[in-house]
Amino acid sequence: MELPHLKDDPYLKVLRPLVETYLAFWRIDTRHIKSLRLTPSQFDVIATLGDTEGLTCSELSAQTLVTKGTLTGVLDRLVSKGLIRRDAMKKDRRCTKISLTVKGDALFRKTFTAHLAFLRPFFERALTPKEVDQARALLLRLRDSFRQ
Amino acid sequence: MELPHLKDDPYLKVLRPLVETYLAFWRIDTRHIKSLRLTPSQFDVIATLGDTEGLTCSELSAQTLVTKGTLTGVLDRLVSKGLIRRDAMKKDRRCTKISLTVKGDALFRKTFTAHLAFLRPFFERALTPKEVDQARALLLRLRDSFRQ
DNA sequence: GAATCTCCGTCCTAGCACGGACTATCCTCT
DNA sequence: AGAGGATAGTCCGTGCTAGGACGGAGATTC
Repeated sequence: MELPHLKDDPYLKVLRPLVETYLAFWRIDTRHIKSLRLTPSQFDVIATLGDTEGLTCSELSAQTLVTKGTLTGVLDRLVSKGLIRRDAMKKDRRCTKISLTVKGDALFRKTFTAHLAFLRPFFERALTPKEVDQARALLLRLRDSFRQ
Repeated sequence: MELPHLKDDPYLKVLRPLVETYLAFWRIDTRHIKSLRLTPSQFDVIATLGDTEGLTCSELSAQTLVTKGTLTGVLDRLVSKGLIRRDAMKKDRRCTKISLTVKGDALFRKTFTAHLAFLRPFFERALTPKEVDQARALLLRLRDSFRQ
């Protein structure tokens, strides 16, 4: 997507590192999640549903990286795995309440903290806590610029 | 994928900003590319082929974010748009040389620099050149940690 | 030369991506 | 109450994704 001379541009030379870092993270993240027999999107949904009383599809879609249209299929597969359930809401019959089943909650408890513990060393090894704060601040500024 | 208490973890609190920043970038990037009637992968391939004498599928796959298996389909669509061509190589008949057609090269010239110019202000607005260097350094350290 | 190893590009499966179209429901305003 | 508009979830089309299976082709070894 980018040619060599990007490295010399005072502004764009952070573009490729951003993409590469995310991608390197993503590969590690995905590989570990796969060993749990889940896909990244499925894990995202499970983790977001954990410790809640249930969420609607819109809420789920807003809090995860899964868009509304994609969510339907992801939820279908999670239902067929017996990890979540869809219940009609009495208050608003347009909404569906998505929540973890007992089996889904058990999976959440078992895997969520384990996954974070798996990820932490990668950050710990690369950055000091102070540098984490720096990186975080810079990234958030960049993020907001893109969200404008 | 992450719950609120990640914000307090001295190491993991950079995780979500990384993901969100990449995603915010990705959306802007994709939207602009789409206005050129290309998909991100297609643009990636065109940009990588630009100013070369042609590359094999393996080389293309290594230099882009498109894996070998996915490449076949992406190239198919680019051929049918008349932007690239596949030629057999005499030296090694296992290989195929992929190169831009005249039409593809014209598109490359027109869109590549335009796209970079489109992206630059987002970085310019968010960070000073010095901060770009900082961010770049931190990201590369993180990237290498994930690549281990 | 024959067996083996490695590499190349294609094809396949299951799953996910987005945006737009669609129906049902709810809300607001007159 | 009835009209208009907003919102919820689903479905669809096109395309991308990783990973693995496959057959053709070169390289290496004996």
